[in-house]
Amino acid sequence: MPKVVDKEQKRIDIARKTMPLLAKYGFENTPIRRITAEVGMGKGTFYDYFTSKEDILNEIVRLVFTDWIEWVIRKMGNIDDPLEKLFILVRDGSTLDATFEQNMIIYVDLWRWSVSHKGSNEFIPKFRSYLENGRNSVIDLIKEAQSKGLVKKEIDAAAIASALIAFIDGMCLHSLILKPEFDVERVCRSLFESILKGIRPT
Amino acid sequence: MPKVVDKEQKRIDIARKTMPLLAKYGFENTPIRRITAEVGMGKGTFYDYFTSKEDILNEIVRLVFTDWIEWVIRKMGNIDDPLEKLFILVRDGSTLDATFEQNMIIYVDLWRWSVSHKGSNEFIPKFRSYLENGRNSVIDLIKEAQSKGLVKKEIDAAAIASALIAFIDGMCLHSLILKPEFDVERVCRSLFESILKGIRPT
Amino acid sequence: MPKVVDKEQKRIDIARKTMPLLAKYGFENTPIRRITAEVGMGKGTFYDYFTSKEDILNEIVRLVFTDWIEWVIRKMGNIDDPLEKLFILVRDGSTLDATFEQNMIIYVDLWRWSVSHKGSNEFIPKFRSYLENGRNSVIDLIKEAQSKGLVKKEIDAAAIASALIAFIDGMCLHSLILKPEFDVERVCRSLFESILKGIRPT
Amino acid sequence: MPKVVDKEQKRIDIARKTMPLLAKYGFENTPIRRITAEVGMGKGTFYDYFTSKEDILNEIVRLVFTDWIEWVIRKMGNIDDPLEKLFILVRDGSTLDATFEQNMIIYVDLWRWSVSHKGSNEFIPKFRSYLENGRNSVIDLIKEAQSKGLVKKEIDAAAIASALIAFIDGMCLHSLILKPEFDVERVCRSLFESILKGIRPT
DNA sequence: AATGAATGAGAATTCATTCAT
DNA sequence: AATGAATGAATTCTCATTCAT
Repeated sequence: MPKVVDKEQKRIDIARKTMPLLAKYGFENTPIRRITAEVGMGKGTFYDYFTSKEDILNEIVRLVFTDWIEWVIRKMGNIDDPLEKLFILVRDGSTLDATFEQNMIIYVDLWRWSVSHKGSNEFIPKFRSYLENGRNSVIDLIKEAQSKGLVKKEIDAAAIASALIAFIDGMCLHSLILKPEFDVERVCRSLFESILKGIRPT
Repeated sequence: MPKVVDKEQKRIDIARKTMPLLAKYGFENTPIRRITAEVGMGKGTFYDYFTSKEDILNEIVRLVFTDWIEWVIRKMGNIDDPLEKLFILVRDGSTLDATFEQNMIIYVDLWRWSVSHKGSNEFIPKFRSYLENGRNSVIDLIKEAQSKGLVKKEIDAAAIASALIAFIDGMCLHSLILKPEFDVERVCRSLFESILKGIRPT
Repeated sequence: MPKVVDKEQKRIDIARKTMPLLAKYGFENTPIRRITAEVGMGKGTFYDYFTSKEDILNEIVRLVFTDWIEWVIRKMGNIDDPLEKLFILVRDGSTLDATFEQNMIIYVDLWRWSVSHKGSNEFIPKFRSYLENGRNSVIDLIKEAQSKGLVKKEIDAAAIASALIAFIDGMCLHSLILKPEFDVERVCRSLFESILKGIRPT
Repeated sequence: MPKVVDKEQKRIDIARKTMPLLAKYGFENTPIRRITAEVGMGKGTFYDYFTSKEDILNEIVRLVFTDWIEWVIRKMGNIDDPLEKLFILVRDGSTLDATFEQNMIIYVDLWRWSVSHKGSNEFIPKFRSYLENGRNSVIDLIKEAQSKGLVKKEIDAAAIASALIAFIDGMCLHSLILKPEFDVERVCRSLFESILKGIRPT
């Protein structure tokens, strides 16, 4: 079924080229016309690949998540120490490069959009599972650290994982408002050190 | 003589009645017509109180901030211990009651909207100063704790303050997605204890 | 009936203050609000003096005509020679001072407005009678010149009068477009001399 | 492939069908809805051919001028004598047939509109150049007559040309008000003869 | 008599979507 | 499969007019 593969690939291409527009103007302020102009195709053709304007969000949500996972793998692939991994995750996860910033804005855009359509949309569950996956990875890291004796056994790994994930998202949010005066590195390092010295066995 | 109307008070009344709509549908998806229907007035009357649709956001941003400050004062008014104050702030600041949840959604809505209109809007500076004020209050609390010997002198109060503020906002964001399964109390307590034991003098 | 006199005077005051607005923005683009703001009274009060927005035009048409007549009398009051009077009329009638320019624009505005409402308005007859009066005065001047032997008996005074009146209005129209490069004096003088002496070689 | 449409041709078609509406109601009183209803198309389609309501005026101004030029060429194409040409121009240029009357009203409408928007619109220059072109043609005719010995050398051709053009516009204006009682032919003939021979007794 | 608060019809414009080609 | 012409519902905003005070 080569045709089907082509269709799916083109869906992705279109979505990928749409993402900067979404970050710049927001979903509601990005007319189909602008998307198809950006892609270089006719307005009507959009509907050969997506059932509606909304449909493209399914592809984009997937890409945002894919980018994030790929990013995590790239960042932490060749590090062994679980605590170092954790720190890299917190620090770099809070530091917005161009793509990351774009995706963060899209993420909030989708989030906002989803909250409005509560009950009748499929994105909230996706967000939930994305957060869940991220949280589980962090839990694993903490537990690994615990099993290696780097972190106290009685620490509530799940709760700390949630806290770190929340912290990262909060940092990203604030970075976009406060940037570039916001010293992300310093804040992350301070928090991490404070936490570290508390959860380390004495 | 015509009916005497307190214009500023009516601006506030309209804005207050508009806030639930903004939380439910988002600013871009709330037509003037819906606002005026909610308030119970004619469509044209809106423009006797606001210069444009956008203008109502000035009032609403102010209300969101005012609500928050009032809420903080109410929560922490009769507590003395700075560390307890801090914990209350983090925990209750992360716990969404009905009004707080509504305001949080509006806040994210405006945040998203402002990021898109970067360069030509007046809300980002307001957000910035709001974050700044919050951060300064937290810094004061930490320094008070330091001067009382409850927290190590060498702790970077400013950085930790930023971290806590970011954490709170991240928690609110996640609460909206994960609620009601999300155990905010447990996460906050775990984080706080971890940090406490780290920043406490040994 | 002193009250009635007051009302009429205030109608005139309002109309007089409205005229610059009409010249600047046009009748259709001058909201009642702008008129009453200019006059310094409440919006509703307008309707105590005029039955509708349109009603103020009756007053204004009258003022435009009154101004014109007064202007003619002032210009030609102390001149005796009918041909000189005629020349003064043509030249100065084609030369727009500030008030005259304003009234000319209003005149065209009303003219345009009247043409649109053909059949259901009372202004066209007023314009007609105004033109008729002007034309009659010019006819009288030409006939006076004829009786004094300054102009050939066989000249069609009525037709020439119409021509001069039309010429004056055309000049005003063009002045507004071409001004200030348009040398009104030179054009009027050339035409007048040509009419007097003829342009054919003798 | 979608229906192929000659966009420029359709712009002209729409503009041509809009002209009677403009003559009847004026530009400001002709909603897009009335235009599209007249043309027989959907309201939104208008904006596929014009960037704004104002944009259609560009097409219409062009048509008004084009009509006029075509009309002049038709009238004077096969006449040789420059003075006869001039007389035809003055007389027929002052005589309104249906199309001409319509265009004249539109011309005044746009004139009024342009005067109000002075400084921010592109029509005044167009009017200027149109008048300039007309004037230059008349100057050429007068000079031709001079070189053929039909008109005195010392006559100021440029000034007389301006005068005739102004006269024509003034006549059109008055025709619209006075018609049908207005004997345009008689007025033009009288003026023209007077100019030729002079009105002073010899 | 004077006011300005309130109204809603109506304006220009945008845009997701359909469909003939 | 691809296109863009066509549509009309929906949006923001204006304004003449009314009317309670």
